[in-house]
Amino acid sequence: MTQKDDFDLREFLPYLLNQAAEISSQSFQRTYKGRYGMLRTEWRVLFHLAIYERMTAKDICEKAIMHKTKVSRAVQRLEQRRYLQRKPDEKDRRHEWLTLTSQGRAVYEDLRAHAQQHDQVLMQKLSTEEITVLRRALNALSQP
Amino acid sequence: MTQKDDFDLREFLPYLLNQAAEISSQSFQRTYKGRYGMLRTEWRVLFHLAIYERMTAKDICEKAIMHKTKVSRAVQRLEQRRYLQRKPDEKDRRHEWLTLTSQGRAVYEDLRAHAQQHDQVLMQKLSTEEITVLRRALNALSQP
DNA sequence: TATTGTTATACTCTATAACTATA
DNA sequence: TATAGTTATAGAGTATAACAATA
Repeated sequence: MTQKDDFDLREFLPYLLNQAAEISSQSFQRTYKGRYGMLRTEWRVLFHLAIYERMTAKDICEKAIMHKTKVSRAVQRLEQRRYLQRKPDEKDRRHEWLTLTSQGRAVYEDLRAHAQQHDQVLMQKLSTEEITVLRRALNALSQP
Repeated sequence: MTQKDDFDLREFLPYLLNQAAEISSQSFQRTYKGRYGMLRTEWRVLFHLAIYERMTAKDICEKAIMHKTKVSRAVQRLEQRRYLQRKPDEKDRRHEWLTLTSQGRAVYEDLRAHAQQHDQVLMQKLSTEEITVLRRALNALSQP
């Protein structure tokens, strides 16, 4: 199994990014799925609501770069579990203001602790300088 | 929509990695899907066979960090399209040696050119130093 | 018994179009 | 006519167990 072609997959960014993303996400996925039966879209929405406190679905779409159908379904499931409440805007009833319940905030606090701990473990694989550059580069690559 | 909690999602590596991976992969996905109707697992297997010339499914599992069921199905579809050939090992008939057909190699050459061009576009968002550090960091994070 | 590879099945995640209700 | 949000549906991607064939 000797190499014939000099193209190196380990230099192709989409390949590298997907491998790193998948492997780095597994442990945190086990946490939000195992402890709360949540999906990726759901923890993302939960975290946004915890961080910004009060948002419409459209706010979340923009901040989280998520399509409105993803947000709509995530909000529905979070509401069913009593992690958030909806309140229609009085002036424009097309909008609904979303806020976490105390139960939703408790789930967030727990997941945030796990997220931070998980991040610490990941960062142990890297130097301080690598972490800084990595975050900057990933943010740059996330601009479409 | 002011920030209440000081946790910053843009510093959480699994979040950042997934966003960057998803956005960075879209253009290349359009290429392999649009031109050849291929899936992610399929171009990965195709590329491995082009680079290493002759592998068993197990070799691909190890090199590409893919589960054997993914490899099995990707190989099947690549064979249906006549992009690869199978030849059972004479000494141990549990193994099958996989090689690309000339048609498979042609598809690879085309996709590799697109991949390299796509990588160039992505790298324009980054400095030379950032690219070096990014690749190193992503490789480190890809070790489970 | 262990290994290589296949099949079945379910779940997770994403993309798109069509729709409702409000403005 | 435009915007916020929902529903339906399909496709892409992943995970796991059970299986057949060979060693």
